[in-house]
Amino acid sequence: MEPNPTLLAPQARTCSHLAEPCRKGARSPCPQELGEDYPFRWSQVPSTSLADPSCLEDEHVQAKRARVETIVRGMCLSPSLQSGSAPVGASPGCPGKARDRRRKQRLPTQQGPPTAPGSGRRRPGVRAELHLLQQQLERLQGQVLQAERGPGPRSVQQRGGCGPHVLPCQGPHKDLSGADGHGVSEDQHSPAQPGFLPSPVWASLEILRRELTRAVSQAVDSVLQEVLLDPPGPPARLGRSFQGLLEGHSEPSPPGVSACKDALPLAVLPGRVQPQIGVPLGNLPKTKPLDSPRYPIPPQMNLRRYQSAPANCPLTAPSHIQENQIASQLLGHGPNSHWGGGGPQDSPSQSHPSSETALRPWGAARLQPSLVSPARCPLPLASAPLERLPLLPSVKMEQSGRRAVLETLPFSSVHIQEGLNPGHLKKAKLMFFFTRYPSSSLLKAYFPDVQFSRCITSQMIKWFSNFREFYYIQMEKFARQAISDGITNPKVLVVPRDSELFRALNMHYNKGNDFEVPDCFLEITSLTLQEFFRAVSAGKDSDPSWKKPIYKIISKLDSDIPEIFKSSSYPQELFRS
DNA sequence: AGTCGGCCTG
DNA sequence: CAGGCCGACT
Repeated sequence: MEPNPTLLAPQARTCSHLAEPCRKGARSPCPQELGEDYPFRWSQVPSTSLADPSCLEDEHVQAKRARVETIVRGMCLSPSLQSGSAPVGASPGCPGKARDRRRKQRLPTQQGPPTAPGSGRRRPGVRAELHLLQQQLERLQGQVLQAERGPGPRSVQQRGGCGPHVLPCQGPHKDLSGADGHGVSEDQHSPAQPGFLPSPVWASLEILRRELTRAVSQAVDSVLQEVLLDPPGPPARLGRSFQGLLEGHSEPSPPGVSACKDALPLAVLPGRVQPQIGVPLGNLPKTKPLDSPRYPIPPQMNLRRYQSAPANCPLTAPSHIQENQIASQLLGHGPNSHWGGGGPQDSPSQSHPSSETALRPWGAARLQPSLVSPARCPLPLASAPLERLPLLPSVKMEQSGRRAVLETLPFSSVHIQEGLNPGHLKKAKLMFFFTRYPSSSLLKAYFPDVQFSRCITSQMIKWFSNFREFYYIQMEKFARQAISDGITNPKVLVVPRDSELFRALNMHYNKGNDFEVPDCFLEITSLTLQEFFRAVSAGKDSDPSWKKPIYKIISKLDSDIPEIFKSSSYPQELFRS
């Protein structure tokens, strides 16, 4: 009855760490193993039982049976669709579709052990329960039949008098059209039966029907809970199962499904009560696209948040919570989100760069304090970069600890890669916004899906070396340009988002603009630019190693990297666009 | 000796 | 972006 938190946790964790499977699973709407294993051939129900000529003599009974069967079928196919008119459940004509869904749902098991023991082992139990369920259903149906046949002829007659020419068509047609919900709605709307049945009989019938529905519902729910909550099953499967159920109505669905979904008894399945908690990453963009407004940037989005976060929220916290934060941030909905998919036009300040800033790439001549307001500048540009130094050791030292915790977590679904892929490169580039000089331990902590070797580590270190190279080249270039433009005060050298320098950097590290460059990076950039400006202005560039002091300063200004980057399921697929 | 950062080159 | 080279550091 009460929501089972342990159900949601592995689901969320698995989904976010299994971005790829979840993404695939997100397209696989509904796990139909129940439907497949159910002894009833639902696809045959309408044609065999309802179209049987011998049944035409008793349309009323047939209609009732059809309703009962419809209820059960709806529940078996998908608890979330039990009252819906979705074509999913009523797709006798589209068995391939259901098969496709099943296939898609099983796809992610490739990530786990190929044997998929959970599924194979659980199936007999499910089948047995479903068999019992069927027997129970048949028993109850028999009781319904008996109860109705007591006053049978009369009711049939009366009913026939009301218009028998309608019903023969209605039954099969109803099922063929996939109107699964009609049975329920008829129950709810109390059709004309009471009019031609003796009230005691009708009352008992009603009770019987309600009991039948309730019993079937409970049985189905217990079976489903057993399936979905089975502990030995890999969490990934569990998550996907739920995802599949949830996907049942997030897929392109006919009108009315959502309404029926809302009518569901929420207590039927614990996990369904809070589907939003476990919404997989791959699925979220559908409902929460990246191009949601991301400006104005929350002023609290700065370095401090990330510096305090690890201490207060270590990885020992429920992973699903973290993953939800990750998902939220990745999708541009976190308070400190850096993700945006809209492109420069999202930013008013970026869309129409002034001619002045276009001419002066550092954009500093505009002297707009608002762009570098103290509230968004935890790092005083000129004087106090070293203020943050005391924070750095703790940040660095925590990496190993986090790494250890990370490794102990049941990330069985994390696919460890031997080599580095373009997604890793992209991630590294984005990480450059926060850290210019990452240690190898930090890299290991933030690439948990990478099997680090000496070669891989040096390759990644080399990446950042190349990033720095480009970065410093740009700094020197624009610093010299500022000097040649006659600028004398380095303090005016700030790098707003509509500057050429920013665009150059953004183009290099954030091609596609699917990440919102953090303010801290702009602050570091401004500082670096000023340092280069000072050095060149002072003629220090005659010294062959004149950049080294600058490097030393910049190397101490690494920021804490947001936790989102630690997700092993770092959603590379979000960048594939 | 091993590692790392920077520079140069392709 | 990677490879080669060099210097600094441990």
